[in-house]
Amino acid sequence: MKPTGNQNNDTKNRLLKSACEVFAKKGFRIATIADICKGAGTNIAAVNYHFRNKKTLYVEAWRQAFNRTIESHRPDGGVPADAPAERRLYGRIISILQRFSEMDSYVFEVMRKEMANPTGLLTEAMRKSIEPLQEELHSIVRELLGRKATEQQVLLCQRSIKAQCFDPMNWEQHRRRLEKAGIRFGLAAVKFPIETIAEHITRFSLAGIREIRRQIENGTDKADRLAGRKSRAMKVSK
Amino acid sequence: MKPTGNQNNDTKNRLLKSACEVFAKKGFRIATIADICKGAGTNIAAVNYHFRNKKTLYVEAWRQAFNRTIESHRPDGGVPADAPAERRLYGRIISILQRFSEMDSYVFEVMRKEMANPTGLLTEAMRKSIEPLQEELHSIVRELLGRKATEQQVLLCQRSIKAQCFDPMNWEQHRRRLEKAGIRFGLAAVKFPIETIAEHITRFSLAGIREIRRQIENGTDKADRLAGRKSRAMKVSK
Amino acid sequence: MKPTGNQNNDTKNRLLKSACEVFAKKGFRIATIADICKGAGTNIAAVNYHFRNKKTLYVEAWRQAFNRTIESHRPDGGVPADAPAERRLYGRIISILQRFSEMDSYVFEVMRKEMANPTGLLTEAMRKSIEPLQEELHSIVRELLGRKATEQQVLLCQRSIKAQCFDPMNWEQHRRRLEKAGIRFGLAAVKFPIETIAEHITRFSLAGIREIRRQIENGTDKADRLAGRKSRAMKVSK
Amino acid sequence: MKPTGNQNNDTKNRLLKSACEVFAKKGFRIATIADICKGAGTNIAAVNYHFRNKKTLYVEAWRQAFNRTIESHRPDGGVPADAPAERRLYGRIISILQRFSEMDSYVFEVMRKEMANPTGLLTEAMRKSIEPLQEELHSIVRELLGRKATEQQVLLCQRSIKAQCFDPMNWEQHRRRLEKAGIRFGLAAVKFPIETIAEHITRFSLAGIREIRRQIENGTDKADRLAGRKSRAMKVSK
DNA sequence: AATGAATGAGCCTTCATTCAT
DNA sequence: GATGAATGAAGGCTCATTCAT
Repeated sequence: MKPTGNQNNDTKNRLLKSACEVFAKKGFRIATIADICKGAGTNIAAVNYHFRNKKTLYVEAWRQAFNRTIESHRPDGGVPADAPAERRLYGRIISILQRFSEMDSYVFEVMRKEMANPTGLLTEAMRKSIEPLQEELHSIVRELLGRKATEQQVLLCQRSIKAQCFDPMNWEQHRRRLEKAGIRFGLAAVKFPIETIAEHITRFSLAGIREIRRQIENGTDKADRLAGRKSRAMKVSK
Repeated sequence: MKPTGNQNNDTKNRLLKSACEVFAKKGFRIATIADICKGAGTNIAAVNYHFRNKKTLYVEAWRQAFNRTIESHRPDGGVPADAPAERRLYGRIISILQRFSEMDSYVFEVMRKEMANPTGLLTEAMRKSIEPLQEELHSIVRELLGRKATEQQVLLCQRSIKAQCFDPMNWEQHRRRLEKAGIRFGLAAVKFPIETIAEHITRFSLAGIREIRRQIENGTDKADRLAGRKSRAMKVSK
Repeated sequence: MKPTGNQNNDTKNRLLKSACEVFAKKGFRIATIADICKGAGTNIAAVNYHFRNKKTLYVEAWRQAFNRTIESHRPDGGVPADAPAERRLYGRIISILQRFSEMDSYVFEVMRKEMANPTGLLTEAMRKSIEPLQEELHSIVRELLGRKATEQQVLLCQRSIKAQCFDPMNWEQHRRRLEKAGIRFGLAAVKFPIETIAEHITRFSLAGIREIRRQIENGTDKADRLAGRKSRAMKVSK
Repeated sequence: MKPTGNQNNDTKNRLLKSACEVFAKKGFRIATIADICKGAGTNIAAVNYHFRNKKTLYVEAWRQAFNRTIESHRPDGGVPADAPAERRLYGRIISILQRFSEMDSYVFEVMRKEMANPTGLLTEAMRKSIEPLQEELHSIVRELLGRKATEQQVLLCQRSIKAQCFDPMNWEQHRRRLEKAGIRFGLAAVKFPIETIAEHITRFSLAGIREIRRQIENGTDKADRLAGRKSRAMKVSK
């Protein structure tokens, strides 16, 4: 009933929304303004009017979606800062997974596309948004590994955890596509609830970290156990 | 200058090689035939002549590159089939990492691009090539977890391992880009040798698997430990 | 901030001023309404509101600027009508040059652009404004050449004078551009004061006119002297 | 009958020709590729194929047209280098006029447009092509004025001559347009044969130059005669 | 009186494909 | 066997104008 006043933000917001969807689905280069505008029910020139050009729309859409996602889920997963490190780790993990799983969170899909086909337009924005999360995770891992752990050991463990968290992001969409195509195989075929995954990752990783810590404190270098008396390349016979 | 005789195959091979590079760098849609032909030193029409169209070239190039990669590294990482499961796991892991790290192996980069922006053209080829690897990994994990483990538990552990293996693939390129741009932060800044990574992943994952197995055999369900008597959101203190 | 009352005329005048500048700089077609409105600090729609469309704004802006210029410099250059023809010629010449050199007189720049890329919109206005100047110059030259001169001879001399007067207009802007680009060569590099130029043109042209008059009165046709007994192409030596 | 071999250069040349016409008529910005291609009977994409883009086509078309013009008329107008300076001056003048008047010489029309709405694309090319002509003219004027003349005096005379030569270029097209519109007034209405104009300019200018020389040698400064006892600005009464 | 919003038309450019040797 | 030439289709962007307050 207030066609104009609302039309204003409406069109712009519809464009942002449609842009999120299309950019998430196709990535910057392949997405077309026409697609986005069709989704928003506007003229192609509207993008130019509201955002100057495709690039700006891309950045704006991502930023807005990112902020929405950030606000909807606390990065600590609801675990208080004075909880034991084990529980805080779980909080981090489930927080990441929750964000990924949001239906309207195209943020991570765009990030994946951006990493695969970088435009450079989100580099800074992504850096700023990811860095604090990584730092917090780093300090948790450091706490769990103890003072004696080298920085390299902390980083490797951090990576292992992060890899497991990001993994669903990488495969979920692929899984859906295969499913749609009627193809099912191995891992790609199964979908677990978020909590199940989060608990698995936490448990699995905590065990890994404790193992590393044990070695550190026992002085047993990892080379002893796996590659042992063999050459580095492990081309060894039994 | 003009080898005349087998110019035929030469041109075709140069096209395949150039196609690998360009497709790996840009993905199917963004790569242009002109780019590829420039890299191969041929006329644009050559693609249509030798491969009918861009799509066929894409599939052929990937298939060829995949086969080359397959041949150069055994999927067991040199570990004999009768070695203990722990060692075979290491073999699998380092085998994957080695393949990723090959300079001329554009296979995985194309896979990443394909997963980010699916053309559907490689779906079948990728499935066929990945499935056996996954099955082998699956049986190793199954062996390590023991008979009592549910299929879900096996799959979750398998995922954890796979995620850690694929992680370098996902970040290495990103890391290089950031480095080039002079940006360094956290994980993205560090590069470890393959063996170090492989050993870490193996050790970390074996600990995780043992932990899961212990619980299975002790009958302690994971829910007990992490989310335990608390609400799902884990807002409770112990 | 908002003068409220005569905002009306204010906005309109700011638009006219900005239009002058932008049209002078870019010409009708290349100048954009957006440019003009930015310069005037108004909304794009203001042009349509106040002037109906771009074309009308163009004509109005030029007409207004032309009138301003006309008023600021008398066409006789301050030389009384009963002065000798030589002095009146000087007056005309310096009057033209003065008008060209006015910083805020975009009139001639627009005329140049209009002559280069005619829109046809100013044809009539330009004709009306230039005609009287030409007629006056014509009568001066006629007076200097004497009764015996043919109309053709008068016109040729008039052209020679006018060409020299308009020359600075044609080159001054070009000169500035080259200077900005660091290029200097020949004529384009030098800038003389207006009076110097006016005096030169007057002296130079008076000599030319006297020469023509002498021939007329001596009955020596110009063909005698230059192309003389030679072929039209003048391939002959004397 | 040789559709291909000829088609090759044919299309390219047709594009160049059409580009000359359209660019001359409208200038770079306003001319459209579509226009040019319609004139050449080709597809729009042909421009991209043969010339990469509009800019390159612009430069190529002008350069080619310029060279054609240069070749068709010697810059000395057929007057031998050892002829007296007066005759060489005539040669220069008629050479310029001839070039202007060539029907297929769009060169100067493009130059005018370029000077009115500079793209900067021809700056260097124009400089290179004009410079030698100016230098030759300069040396002729210097010779006619004698050793005692200052550089400023030479430049002013050179300008006067050049202005008269370029004048037809500036007005001829305008005249045609007016004529077409049925408007006739003053100078713009008349068209003289080239030789008549050239002879007039030569005679007129030679008289001017001689006058300047006379003053130089008599030591009578120009201020004596025109501005005389009056202020520099010549605001004087009778 | 004035303006934010919206749009249709047009332009330059890119690109995969086809054609004619 | 191989290629230079040509093209239709589509994309991003610009801009004068119109609309609805």
